[in-house]
Amino acid sequence: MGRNAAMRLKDLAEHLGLSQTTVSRALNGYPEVNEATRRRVAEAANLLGYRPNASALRLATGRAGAVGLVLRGADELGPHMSEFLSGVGSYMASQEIDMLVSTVASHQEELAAYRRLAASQKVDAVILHSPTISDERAELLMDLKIPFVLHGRTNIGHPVAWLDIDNTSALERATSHLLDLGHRRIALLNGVKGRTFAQHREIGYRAALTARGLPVDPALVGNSAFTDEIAFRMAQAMLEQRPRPTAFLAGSMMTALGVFRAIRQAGLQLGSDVSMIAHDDVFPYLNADNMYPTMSTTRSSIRQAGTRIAELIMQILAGKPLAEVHELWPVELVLRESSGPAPKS
Amino acid sequence: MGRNAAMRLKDLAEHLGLSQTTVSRALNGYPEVNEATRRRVAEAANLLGYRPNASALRLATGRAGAVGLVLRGADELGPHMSEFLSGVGSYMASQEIDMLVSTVASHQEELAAYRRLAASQKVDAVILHSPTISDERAELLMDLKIPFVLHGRTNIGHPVAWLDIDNTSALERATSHLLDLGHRRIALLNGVKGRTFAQHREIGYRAALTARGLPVDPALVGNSAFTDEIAFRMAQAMLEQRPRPTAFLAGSMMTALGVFRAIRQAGLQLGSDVSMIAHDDVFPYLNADNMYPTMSTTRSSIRQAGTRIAELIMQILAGKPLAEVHELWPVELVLRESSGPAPKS
DNA sequence: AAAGCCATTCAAAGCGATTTCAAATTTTGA
DNA sequence: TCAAAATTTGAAATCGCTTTGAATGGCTTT
Repeated sequence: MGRNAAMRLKDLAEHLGLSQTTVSRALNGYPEVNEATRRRVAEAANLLGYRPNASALRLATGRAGAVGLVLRGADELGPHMSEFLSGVGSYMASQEIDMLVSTVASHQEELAAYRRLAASQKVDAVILHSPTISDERAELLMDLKIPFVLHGRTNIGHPVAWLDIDNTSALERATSHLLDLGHRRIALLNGVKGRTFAQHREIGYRAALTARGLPVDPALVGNSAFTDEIAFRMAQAMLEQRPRPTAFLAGSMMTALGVFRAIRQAGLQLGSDVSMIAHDDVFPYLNADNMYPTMSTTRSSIRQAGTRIAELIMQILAGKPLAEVHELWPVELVLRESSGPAPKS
Repeated sequence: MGRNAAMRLKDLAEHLGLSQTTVSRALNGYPEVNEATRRRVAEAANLLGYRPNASALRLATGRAGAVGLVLRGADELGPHMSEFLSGVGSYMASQEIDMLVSTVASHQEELAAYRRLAASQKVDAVILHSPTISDERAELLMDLKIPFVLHGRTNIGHPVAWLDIDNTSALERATSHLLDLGHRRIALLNGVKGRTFAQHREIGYRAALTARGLPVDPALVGNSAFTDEIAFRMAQAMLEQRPRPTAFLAGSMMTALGVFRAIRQAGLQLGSDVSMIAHDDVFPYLNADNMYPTMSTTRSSIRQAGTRIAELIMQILAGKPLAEVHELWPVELVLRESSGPAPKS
């Protein structure tokens, strides 16, 4: 009948015949409390299911015990993000840190959301995702003095903590491999223009081509979100060119599915008529090894990146200098059936 | 150099030469404050970017201003959940309610997570997902007196607020349609056993078969998580049976991709040799209309469900009786190319 | 036996908001 | 014109925790 009355520190203290001070200290591991008392307190707390009221604790300590993730609408909360989230979450749970997830519709809303987070002190830090080359959100967060770790890289005046995968090298190697196989017209289905990772990938792609004195054909480079539908359309259009591309570099597994469909629809065979290497963020429900034909990939677990970023967040909250928090992860190139020698023309 | 010192109510009050009381009232729309003062306060607050400290506000009001979502590891934080989340988020953002997302690895951990949420009063309500037929988590939440809305249905002693889609009718119609087309061996790739939605789907499937006096072949019913790999394996095994199934009911679009691969690998044509109707939760990056061949589906937007559930949460927090918060959404049957007449044998 | 030390414990002052109750001012009514 | 009522403001209590500074009591030490 009554309200939801959770047990308070005061109740627990009274129950034990101790002061709140002592009980609080006992539970928080302060040294100046008698071992016997500490055990008694811990036992009672455990038995009665006492947990400090989160708001009170936060107010008293000034720590929010949460990290923020602001996601831009439909484009960002896709399968990539959910894998990433799940990686972040698995570590945060072990640290008793909450994840505060908000969704916004536009860039402006996103900036506003960060201002709100800062002003209302809801989070101790945030994770910034898919940065642009010179990311305004990163600048804002610096101004707001709210610590953050970047998933990706950006170029702003200040040092910034980040973790990224080596997209440039991944694409350089993938492209070189296709060139080794004799391919000369290699299409790149890249991410949205303006994102750092897309730029890095293009750099790697170009580097491999120019290293052999080959030109870059802009008609073979597409930029878009990673959905199978858009990829299907782009690949379809590219396959109508003559000479047609003999290989595709797909930005994600979703993209790869679209390209695959376009190839099949054009009556071509993946792995012989046309080759493909896709970037694989390692989704548990979409396995490159189990495709038909199996898919060659540049692989890096986005979930692991999430977990590691969570760890980095804790490090910078513990005071580690931002300039020391940089990680560039290598990307594995896994060759399977979808990448074969270029067809003789 | 100093700490992150956000503006406090006290600062704002001093700045205005008013008491905290008046400023607080002005900002919260209490009637007993002079209109002129209210404007002055609102203006200053806006200008200085004042927002109440969330922890203090929560402590004072007893409201957490957040809803919780506990997700079980890899299986639950898939593409379905991220769409759903994004739907919930879009409404919650408009209400200034946070989403507290935590991930857990096991059922036990999940129960523990709810206990923690309750004891530490971090959320005003939670959203419960993918319930089992008699869901222990729902029982626990009732005990803990933490309000919740169920996405799906369950059978426990108490009335429960829920929103679900009409899985039974969806599968009955899909199955009937395939029967009308002459199919007699129809495989069902269903969700994990024990989940209510999977049971409902099986009921619909069986109803359609028995309505025509046809038996249910257990070898044609599979239960599993919705990943393309598992679906591929199951479909592959089923296609080896003689007589082989001529139609598949796929539980999700991921499942459909796996089945599709199995069909192709068996040298068969989707839409002529084998038919398929898949359940489509409407992912923006995986469109049934853009598949090749286009995919017949039972369709219901999981994102919209999320948004609506967020609204329902607000309603029950506003005091609406649980027994009045039930919604059963119809499911659209969209016929496209993947479902054709049964092949003549 | 007095003084000094430890080891423990506690009372009370924050943290930053809301809200109760009282005070000050203005307006109204007779 | 003066009391009463209405309007507007403010001081202080409260929410549940942490943490500072002081108090208690038992043991050494001289």
